[in-house]
Amino acid sequence: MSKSETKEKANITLTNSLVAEQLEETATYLRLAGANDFKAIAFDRAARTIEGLDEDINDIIRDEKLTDIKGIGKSIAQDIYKMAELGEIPALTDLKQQVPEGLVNWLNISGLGPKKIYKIHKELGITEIGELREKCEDGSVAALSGMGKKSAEKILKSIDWMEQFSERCRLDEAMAIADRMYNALKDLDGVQQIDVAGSLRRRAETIGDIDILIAADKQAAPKIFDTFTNLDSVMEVLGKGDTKSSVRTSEGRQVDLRIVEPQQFAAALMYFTGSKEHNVGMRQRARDKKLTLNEYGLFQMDESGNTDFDKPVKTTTEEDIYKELGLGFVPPELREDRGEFAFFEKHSLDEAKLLEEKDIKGILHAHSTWSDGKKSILEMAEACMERGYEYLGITDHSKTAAYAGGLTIEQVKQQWEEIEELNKRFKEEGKNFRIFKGIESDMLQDGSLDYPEEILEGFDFVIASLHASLDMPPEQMLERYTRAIENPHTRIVGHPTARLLLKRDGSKVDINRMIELAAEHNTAIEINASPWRLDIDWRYGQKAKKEGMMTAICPDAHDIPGIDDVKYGVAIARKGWFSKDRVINTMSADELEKWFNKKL
DNA sequence: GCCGTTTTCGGCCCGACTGTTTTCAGTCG
Repeated sequence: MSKSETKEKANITLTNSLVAEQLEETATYLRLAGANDFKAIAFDRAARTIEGLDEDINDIIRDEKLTDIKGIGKSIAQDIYKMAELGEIPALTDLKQQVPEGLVNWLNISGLGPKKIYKIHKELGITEIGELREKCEDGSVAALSGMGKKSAEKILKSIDWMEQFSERCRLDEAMAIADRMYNALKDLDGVQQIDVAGSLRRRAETIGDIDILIAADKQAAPKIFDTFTNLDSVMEVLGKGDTKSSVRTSEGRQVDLRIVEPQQFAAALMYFTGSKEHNVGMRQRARDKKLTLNEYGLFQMDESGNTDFDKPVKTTTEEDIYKELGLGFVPPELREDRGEFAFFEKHSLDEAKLLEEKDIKGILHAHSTWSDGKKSILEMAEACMERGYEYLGITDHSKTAAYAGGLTIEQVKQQWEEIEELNKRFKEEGKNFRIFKGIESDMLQDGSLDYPEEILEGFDFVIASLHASLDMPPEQMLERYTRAIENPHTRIVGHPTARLLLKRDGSKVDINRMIELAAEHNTAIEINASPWRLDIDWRYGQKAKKEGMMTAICPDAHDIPGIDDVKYGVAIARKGWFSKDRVINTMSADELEKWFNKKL
């Protein structure tokens, strides 16, 4: 029996992310089971590779080409073939028998890693966080060898924090905290350079810890650390050393400050920006070139493989380090080990033509008081003009979205009149500004749009968005999307999964297929720039690039400050490798009008 | 578990900090 027949028989739909999820889960359970850590790392690496592929895993399975992929050997390939048959990796099924599920949650407790978790579980026979709390309180944990009173206290404190705050926060929340810290530190005596690093510099959609890096002479460091740990918003000092201090802010976020010597700043900034996977790749490249890279610099290795840490290769900027390792400058957003090494070996940053904020010529996807927005169309238009934009695509909610004041047919017609009058007025006043008549139409259950044909025709463009019936089975959801994308009036697909970060998972639908459909019909899938959404996810960027899919950076603004969310959308677009020419609101108003009329 | 124009075995990125330890393991990033 061939592999594809087996698959049909089992009738299991695999996706790349589903396979990646199980591989990652396997890695986690392996660690908890006390397996060789390198084995767990191999599973992690395989997971990341599969998730980042722009080929469909089902095609690779059918062609039996899994082992052609770097990082997938015989064993993991077998695991994936078995998964296609059975729905789960057998090794994972076995591990779950061996390791209680409750222990996985313990990994979120800071200070507890797999080794200690396994030890506590084994010796005290507990699996739930509630039990762990009890055993910390009654002294059982402190009595274990290798543990002590402080360990138990640390665990208790961490459980408390966990219950009070979520582990991660949105990009906008993290930026606000980082800006505040940055401003409090930047002018202190001895601070020569300062930068925010970590996942925030990489513009991840959610942030765990905030990292700040300072270049200063050794003797200046203690005073800077003192100021840092005594800031008003600091609730708790988690640690304080010669080079690093950590605090918890009133928002419940951990902020790490590191101080390095000025000549180490470039290497340290790169190191603390990560990602971990990118750093591993960089270190590997360094080793291949008989160099050692760490957070203090780039060093030459001698014949026997020893490194003289007193003699760094001179590098004053991150660019220098990339250059020494044969790479063009990799912007922080792209440092995720998702193809940046292959690209920047051959190309410069200019050649990537990544989207920049200044490229955005107009605002698409904004609401007004006609539906659930806070400002009139004119007020929104004026705010856009002040910011130098050339157009505004007003997209209030459609009639089915009654909860959000969706427009009746009569109201749509009235709104059109208002927009036409405003456009006329702008022209008379000599303003180079235009309002597009748009609508954020609900994508109904069957994928049809929310108005009859003669009304849809009257809009300059239609955004089709998912607002209700979010939990349809994936196959049905794909049909719904297919119909919406094939509709000649749909020019933009709004927030494709309707996720709310850290609050609600998005709908389950085959995004890869959706991207193919959108590209085929010259329809854009937006990057919803609201920091609550940032949807479509940047991880689909390589697939979108391969298919030539267009996007729009859409702030989904309900008020004037919301317009400025464009900056988050641009960051995510860069992270997803979107070049300027694949973003429709980099076009002029006239060009965009032509594009709106060019449905395929 | 993966990988190899030095290798099919022996590596696998590296250092700070913490707590529990008489020299180090575990965690974290």
